[in-house]
Amino acid sequence: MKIFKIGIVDDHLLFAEGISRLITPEKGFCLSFISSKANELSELIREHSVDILILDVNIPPYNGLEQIKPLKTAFPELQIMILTMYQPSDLGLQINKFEGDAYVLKISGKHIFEDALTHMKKYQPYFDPNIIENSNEPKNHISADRLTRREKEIISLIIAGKTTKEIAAELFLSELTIKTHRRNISEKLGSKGIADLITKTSHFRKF
Amino acid sequence: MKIFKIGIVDDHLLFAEGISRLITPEKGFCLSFISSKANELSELIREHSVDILILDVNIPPYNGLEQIKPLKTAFPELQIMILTMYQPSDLGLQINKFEGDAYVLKISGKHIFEDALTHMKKYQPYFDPNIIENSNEPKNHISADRLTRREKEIISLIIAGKTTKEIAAELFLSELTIKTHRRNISEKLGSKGIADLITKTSHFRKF
DNA sequence: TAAAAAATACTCCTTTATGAGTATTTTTTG
DNA sequence: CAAAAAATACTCATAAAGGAGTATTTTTTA
Repeated sequence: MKIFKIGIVDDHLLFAEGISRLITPEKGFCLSFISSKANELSELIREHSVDILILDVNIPPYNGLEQIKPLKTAFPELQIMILTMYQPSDLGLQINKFEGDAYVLKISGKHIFEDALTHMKKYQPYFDPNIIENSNEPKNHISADRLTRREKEIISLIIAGKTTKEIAAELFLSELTIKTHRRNISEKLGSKGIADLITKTSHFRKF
Repeated sequence: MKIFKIGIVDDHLLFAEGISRLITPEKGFCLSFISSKANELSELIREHSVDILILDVNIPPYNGLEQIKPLKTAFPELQIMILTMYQPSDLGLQINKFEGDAYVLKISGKHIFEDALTHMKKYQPYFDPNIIENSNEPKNHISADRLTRREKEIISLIIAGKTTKEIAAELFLSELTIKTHRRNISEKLGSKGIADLITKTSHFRKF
């Protein structure tokens, strides 16, 4: 029986070390590495010839979701589990556009985590039953899809407590441009006000 | 040798289940219970005659730090470890005013977690070496101390995305009163703007 | 119970954010 | 390379938040 080698990347090291204890050799899994940083991730995967990568989404300096595609390209055999405290909708993610292989919430119990691994062993995708698919009806002409690079950059500055004026100065843009970006961001996320926007996007911190 | 019974309370069930595997009988600990809710916590502690309680700080519907004192009163022998992703300063906590027995960060590794437990077994307080004590100089005439009940209530509403007007309506108060509270909150936390306020207080969500 | 802290409410004024509409240029991608 | 998406920038207008000062009542607590 093939043993699936697992790598865990999570900035909460204690969490990573904790769930690593849920990985049991009896079921055909083994732990290859734990990392609390997303730097040099490709090297780690190559070195350990990892089969399954468990990835948090808010690991500085990158956003986990954005790493799925390049990692999949570099390692076509690699399966990726997103393990996060955020609902997909919080991340502006429609699960039908999810590029990973499993999506698990940290509020879920170990049975769900184990289910996810079992599915991955069979190369089947897995979605946490606790995921709330809020029927975010795409009401706008603007695609309710993922945010653009620039938009995410601006979100991170808003979250950092910067005002429109400060952001404009920092990016050498007109305040009016930033206003437009803010409006587009709010429309895409369906947020009303800074507070709402932040709770929906706090994972973009520390870009 | 006395076996220390440990209870874990964390809304991230998977985290709780993970670290529970780091609790080793060989070192004189055993797991009594895991709960992802803070309701009826006293009952759980009594039933399981818990010696050490591991508590996250953002467990709905209460804030963990506020539960320390009443729990200590009800169970004088109980030792409490705060295990959180937040720096004490993020919580408006000066560690010299900390009422628990250990404070551990989730970014730390299992060795620190185990160190903390070892200290607790000897009834010694323990503080995570990764805690950053930022010399938050209390610059205001308003005590830079912890926030009042009302202030926290209002923060949770601000974070929920409610406007001053909505908060006033909900609490049957004048908008002007809410404005004053907002100002006092910002002064105490030294925050400039909603965004900054939220990043400093996001743990008050879901009161 | 007297002093301190908290909660309440007001004024006046400034800055910032939101909402809707439009339009041009640049970049990405099929 | 042409179409689509993204990034840029503008107007006009309203709503909300921030900043400083003051003051009364209620509740805690030393």
